[in-house]
Amino acid sequence: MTFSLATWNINSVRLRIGLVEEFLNTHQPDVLCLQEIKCENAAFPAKAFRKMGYEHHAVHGQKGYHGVATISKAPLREIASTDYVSKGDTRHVECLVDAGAGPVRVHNFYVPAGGDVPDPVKNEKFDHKLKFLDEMKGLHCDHADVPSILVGDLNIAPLETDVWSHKQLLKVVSHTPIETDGLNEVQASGGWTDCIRQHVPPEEKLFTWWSYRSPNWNESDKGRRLDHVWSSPSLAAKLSGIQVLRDARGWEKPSDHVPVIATFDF
DNA sequence: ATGACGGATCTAATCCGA
Repeated sequence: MTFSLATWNINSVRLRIGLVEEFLNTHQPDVLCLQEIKCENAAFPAKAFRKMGYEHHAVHGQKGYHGVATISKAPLREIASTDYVSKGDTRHVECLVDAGAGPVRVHNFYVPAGGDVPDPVKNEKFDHKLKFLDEMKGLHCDHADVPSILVGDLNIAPLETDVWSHKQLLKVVSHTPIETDGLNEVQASGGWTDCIRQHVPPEEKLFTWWSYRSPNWNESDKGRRLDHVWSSPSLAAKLSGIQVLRDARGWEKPSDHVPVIATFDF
């Protein structure tokens, strides 16, 4: 029995529904977690997903910005969203799905980017990001005795090998010590295992995002690993594979993030 | 300096991303 789950910051689900269809038809994950859908719930292309066999949706969107959606072949239960930092942003949705060997809770996150200046006093967006991380520390991987998976665009590259140049990015938002320490605390306090780094050695450079402003993204390869798959240790023990679809960055009209697929064997 | 782009929105210029 296998269970696969993908996470992808799609940067407008309506604009890129064609790419999503191509991805789902090729890889057929059981669950897909999207971030930055950039539309209200009513504008979510639910019909297109149903047509592909993904009939169950947990959508939490807003007009123009942010927005997350978890779609699934199997039914979803206990759908809920938490308004971290109480700003009314749509940055989290959770649900329960039967993974074949019992229920699994899936948390889908879009953590604030944090703006340009890595100083919470001078930059309100950075302050917001740090507060968001603080509130995530309350999330435990075995809440209510159900094992969990936490995925999404966490907008932080924690390891030195998660960025193209550790030295040059130490003062750049997404890789500053206050952010990487904060993310590590979220992970440790919740008991989460980093599934991607369990599968790909931490010594190896690995990215999931390349800026639109880099024309030769593939050759210059100035990427960052901003997208993450975490799980309860009990689930991580069943992890059989991680795929980072780097090629997706080269598709026509791509997102600046690529999909990551985690496969579990039960 | 990486930023040389790209998305959504009250279709034109502005905000936002990271």
